[in-house]
This record gives sequence, C-alpha cells and structure tokens, in this order.
Amino acid sequence: MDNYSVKKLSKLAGVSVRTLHLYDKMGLLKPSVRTEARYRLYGEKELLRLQQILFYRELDFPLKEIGAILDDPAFDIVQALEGHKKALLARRERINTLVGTIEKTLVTLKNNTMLQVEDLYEGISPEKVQAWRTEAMAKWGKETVLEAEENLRSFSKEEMDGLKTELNDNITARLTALMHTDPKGPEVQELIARRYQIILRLTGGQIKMEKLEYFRKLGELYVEDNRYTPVNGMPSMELALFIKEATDHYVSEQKK
Amino acid sequence: MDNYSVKKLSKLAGVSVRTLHLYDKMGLLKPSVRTEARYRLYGEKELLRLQQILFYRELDFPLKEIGAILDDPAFDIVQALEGHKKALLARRERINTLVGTIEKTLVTLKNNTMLQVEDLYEGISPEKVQAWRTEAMAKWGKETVLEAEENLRSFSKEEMDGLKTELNDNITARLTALMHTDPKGPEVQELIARRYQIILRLTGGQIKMEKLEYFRKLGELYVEDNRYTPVNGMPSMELALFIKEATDHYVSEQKK
DNA sequence: CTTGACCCTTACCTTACGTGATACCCTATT
DNA sequence: AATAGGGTATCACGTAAGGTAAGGGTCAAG
Repeated sequence: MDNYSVKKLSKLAGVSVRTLHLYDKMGLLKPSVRTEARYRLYGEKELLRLQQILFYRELDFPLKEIGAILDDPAFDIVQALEGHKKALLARRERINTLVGTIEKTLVTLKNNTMLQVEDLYEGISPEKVQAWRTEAMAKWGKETVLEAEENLRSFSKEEMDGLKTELNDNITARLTALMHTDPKGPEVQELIARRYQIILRLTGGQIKMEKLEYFRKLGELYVEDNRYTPVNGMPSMELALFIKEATDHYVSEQKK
Repeated sequence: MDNYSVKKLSKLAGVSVRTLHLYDKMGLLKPSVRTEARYRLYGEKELLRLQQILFYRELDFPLKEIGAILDDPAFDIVQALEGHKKALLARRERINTLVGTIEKTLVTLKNNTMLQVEDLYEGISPEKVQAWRTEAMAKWGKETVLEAEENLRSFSKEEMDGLKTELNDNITARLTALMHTDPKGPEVQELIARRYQIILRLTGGQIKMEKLEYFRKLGELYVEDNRYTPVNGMPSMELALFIKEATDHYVSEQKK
C-alpha cells in the first residue's frame, strides 16, 4: 500500500509533479500518507481517482467541477455530461462562425489584391500593357475599358485563375483537337457554349439563355472563320473587350 | 477631434473601461491626448483602430498578435488568417473528439443504469417481480432467467424503450386491427416477422433467417391461437423467456 | 460650494499549471 | 563518515484578458 511517490505517480499517470502538488493543495487528490519528512505517498485508490480526474480533465471540465463530480455521490453525471456536451457544441458553432468570417475576409483580401490594375495583365510587360490600354481606349472608348477593368477586379484571383485555366488549357485544347476530326459535332457545340459561358462570367454578364444561344451561333461563325484561336492565352482584359464587341454586335442585331 | 472619453468610447465600441485601460498600458491602443488631469481622450483614428482590434479579437487572436498585425505594415495578414484558420479547425476537431467521447460515455452510463435488475421490470411492483422471478426460475431454471437478464442488461435504456414501444404501440396495435379485417394477408405476415425480429434482438439472438422463417410460421400459429396478445405490455424479462420457450421448441423440432 | 458622475492608479483575483529558487531528505559509493 | 546524486518540500512569480474593488482626484450643474 501507499507505494507511489509523487514522481512515480506522475510518470504513471503522465502528469507533472507540479500538477500533483496543485491537486493536493486544492483538495482534489490528497496523498494517502505523508511521511514525517512531509513526502507525499499515494496508494492504488489515489491512482484510480487520478485516472478519473484525468478523464474529466480530458473533456475540458474545470477542476472544481471534477472535484464536485467525484466527491458528491449524488452528483448527476449524466446531466453534467450533457450540459458539457451542449457547451462544446456551442463552442464548435462559434468556431464555425469564426472560420466563415476568416474565409470571407480572405476572399475580400484577395479581391483587394486584384484591385491593382497590373494584376489584370499579369505576365505582360508594363510598356505593352500601357500601349495596349491606350489603343483599346481609342478603339472602344475610355469608359468601356475602365468599366471592363472594374468588373474584372471584383473577381478573386483564385476564381479568375480557375476560369482562365479552364478556358485555355481544357476547352481550347480540346476544341483545337476536334477541329481536325469532327468540326461540326455536338461536342464542339458544347465546348463553344461553355467557352462563352465563362467569358460571360468574366465580363460580368448575367448568363441569359437567349444571349448564350446567340453566342453559340456566333461561336460557330468564329469557328468557321478559325477565329476561336485568339482566346488561347488572351489576357483577362482582352477577353472582356472581346466579348463586349460581340455583345454590342448582338444588341445592334436585336434593334434591327 | 479627440472627442471620446474612456466611457464614451467604451460604450461606442461595446467594451469595458478596464479594457481600454489595459489596451493603453500594453500599447495596443493609446489615447491621442492625455489632459493635464491624465484623462484619456481618443479621436476618430483611435476609434477606427479599436474596431480593427475588436475584429481580430472576435476571431480569437491574442492581443499581442493583434498589435503585431496592426503595427507592422509588412505583416502578412493572409498568412496569419490562414494559420489561424488551421488552428481553429484543429480546435474544432478536438471538440468533435470530445463530443464523441462524451456520447460514448453517456451510452455506457445509461447501460450501467440498466444494470439494476429492477429496471428490467419497470412499472411492476417489487413483490410481483420477486414472485414472478421465483416462478420463472422454477419453470425454466435459475440459469435461464439469469442469462436472459444478463442479456437484457447489455441494452441501453433508450434502445430497449424504442424497441418495446415499437412492439407495443405500433405492431401489436396494427396487428390487432388487421385481425378483424385481413387476418391472413401479407401485412400480417410482415408484422409478425418484425415482431419476432425485435424479440430476437431483445433476447440477444442473432437474427438468422432460418430462425426468422420458423418464427414466422410459429407466429402464425400463435395468431391462430390468438396468443399474440400477451406481447402487449409484457415486461422485458417476460419477453425474453417467452422467446426462449419458442427457441427451445424450435431446437427440439430440428432434432427430430 | 456641494453633489453626483466621471476619471485616475494600484493591486488582488481568476485557470491550470510552468518555471525557478532555496532548502531538506534519502541512498549509494568512496 | 563524508559526499554526490537525485528526489522532495514550500514559496512565489508569470501566463491571458480582463473583473472587481479600494482610495482618491476632476468636472460640470445646481
């Protein structure tokens, strides 16, 4: 009996000596014996009690409550556990909210990164960009260019990269391949439709089916003219203006 | 400028005065002016900074880190947020584990509650229980009764209550109703089969199809004998022995 | 001039220990 | 028997983010 010194018990249970001192002082776990030199000695009963303490501690119960649970035999453990579970679920909910807030914040921050106009023309040299913007403004009007840029900036970098990748890597590649095998087949139609869907997203247009239908036909024309190629590697801005041109064309068609 | 006293600012931002004192002392939010009487006065800029502090505080950032974020313009906020998100997800995982442990513990505790033999005979007066157990032991043997009780105790109260409720409220009621309209119909067969399935669970038997098939036939006999009624309101133990009788009957049938 | 509202600083309390500092105890080896 | 080593004791400070209280100064209105 009373075999365990503080160190032995602490090793056995995986706690620090300091913890045992603390539990002793606060009355949570008293040694069964104190030697005349005031050494603490614990027995099997204390080891068992320590295990129980650690169980509830693992569940994040405060030590005071653990004492209450263990010392009061009338304590309603089930109720305590259920209450504690409720608290934990609330904490989990709060964490979910926090994670949501962080994610939203991250999106906003990444959007803000896009607010640099330069980001719209990544990979293009600044002189070229400047020349190209000037030319585009002369061609379509300053407002048009600014508007298109404004729209593109509302994207997160991630989303835009995803769309551009799909456009360049997947769609155009398959389109090019199919042009040699089945240029009039249904898959070509699908790809062209998808391409315009993406372009519409990038240019801020709502996807309206009539427009989509129109662009599908327009796409066929483009394909016949072999004009689908410029989409490959197009910078974002060029895409925006490319589709604006088509939209204007569409609008003037409707007016007739 | 510098319109806000500690109290005004604290009300405006929803924090305590003590918090403002603390933030001042730790250099997180210094008042823009101190009057000659050492009163703290804050301006709009400080209000704004406080808002930012509170934003990060809401996300459970430690105040020291908030200071670093706000004071170092080169601080990588995105990385900080992503790291923090990871930490939050880890905490959520831990909470999930804890909740799981609690739920398991609750099941165990409820099982232990069932360990009281009295719980097997809820609603029956103790004298009746004693008399009935004695009689049952004489009829089927002491071991049989103890075995049946042992088996029933491994159930959680919840599950057993669920099964008994289904048995008493749903099955027997519908069975009784159907006996007057379509006593040989397929639904009656289904209900009888389900009834024996439940009884088998309660008596610890694995549900083997051959047995089930046998009991279905046996059930028909019972129905014809109008003996299905005793199931209604039967205490758990009686159910266990009721089915034991049938099982023994089945075994002796097989041996022939 | 007083009163009540506001403000200041100092300091102790909270949780569950970690980390010393200082001093005592025990056992084995020299 | 002295000493070295490891074990042990108590005391006390530090942690994060304030709450709470004590004791005293300031300001504007009546």
